[in-house]
Amino acid sequence: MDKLLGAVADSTRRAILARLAAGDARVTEVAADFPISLNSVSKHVRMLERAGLVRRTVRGRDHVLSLDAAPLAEAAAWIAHYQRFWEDRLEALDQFVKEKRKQTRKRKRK
Amino acid sequence: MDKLLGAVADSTRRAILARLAAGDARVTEVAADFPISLNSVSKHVRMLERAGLVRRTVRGRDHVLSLDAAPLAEAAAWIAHYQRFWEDRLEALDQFVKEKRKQTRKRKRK
DNA sequence: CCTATATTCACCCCTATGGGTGAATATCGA
DNA sequence: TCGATATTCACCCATAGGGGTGAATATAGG
Repeated sequence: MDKLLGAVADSTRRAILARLAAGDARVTEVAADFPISLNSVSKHVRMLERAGLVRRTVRGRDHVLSLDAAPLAEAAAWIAHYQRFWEDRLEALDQFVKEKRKQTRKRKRK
Repeated sequence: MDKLLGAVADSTRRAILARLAAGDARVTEVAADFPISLNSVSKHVRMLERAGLVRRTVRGRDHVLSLDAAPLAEAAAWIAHYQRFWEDRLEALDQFVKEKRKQTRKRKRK
């Protein structure tokens, strides 16, 4: 999972994923959209491959890249866990505030 | 967002978040659960702070840390986008297979 | 066969990270 | 006031990333 999140932590790589979400493309085509060198793009692609987010189909000279967002499900599950934790806390705060209001009303009635 | 995902990309930091999800704790208390030095934990905590995932309340000598999972909502939204893309693709594949079956049946009828 | 094109490989440089140690700082508590 | 405790600060070291360039490799296509 470290590799997955690490791959996604870089904005250039996220942009590459966005590019591939629009359709499969060769390394050169992807590189054309970025101000960095072709070699740098190649490295980023390799990291995305290691993270399982990009698949490569070699067709002669051309390496066609395609997006595979499935591995992100793991990260999504992890995040959902913490979001749930946070929602529980907000829920608890909400209960606390309601309880507080009740007590205040009681005090005023005295 | 780079900082957010980068912070979460490290397993030690994810473990620290898990520890804080169980309840607020001081730096020393968190460090007790890990084989690394107190100083290293302190650095990890600083990165989690920069990512907005951990808040610190200084009470005298003690720095009490608490989890704030709210920033993860941003990451969740990003991931959801790509998951949706992938589901769309699977949907398209499903349609393709169904269409294929229909054609096969037609051919058999000839 | 020969040249142009597509990619990677092998380096270089710089910065950030993850780990450590020891000293400085600040507060607690007697 | 003074020792003990909690944290950070200032370094050191090694590794990984992100950027670059130039050479090597492999295939397309005349």
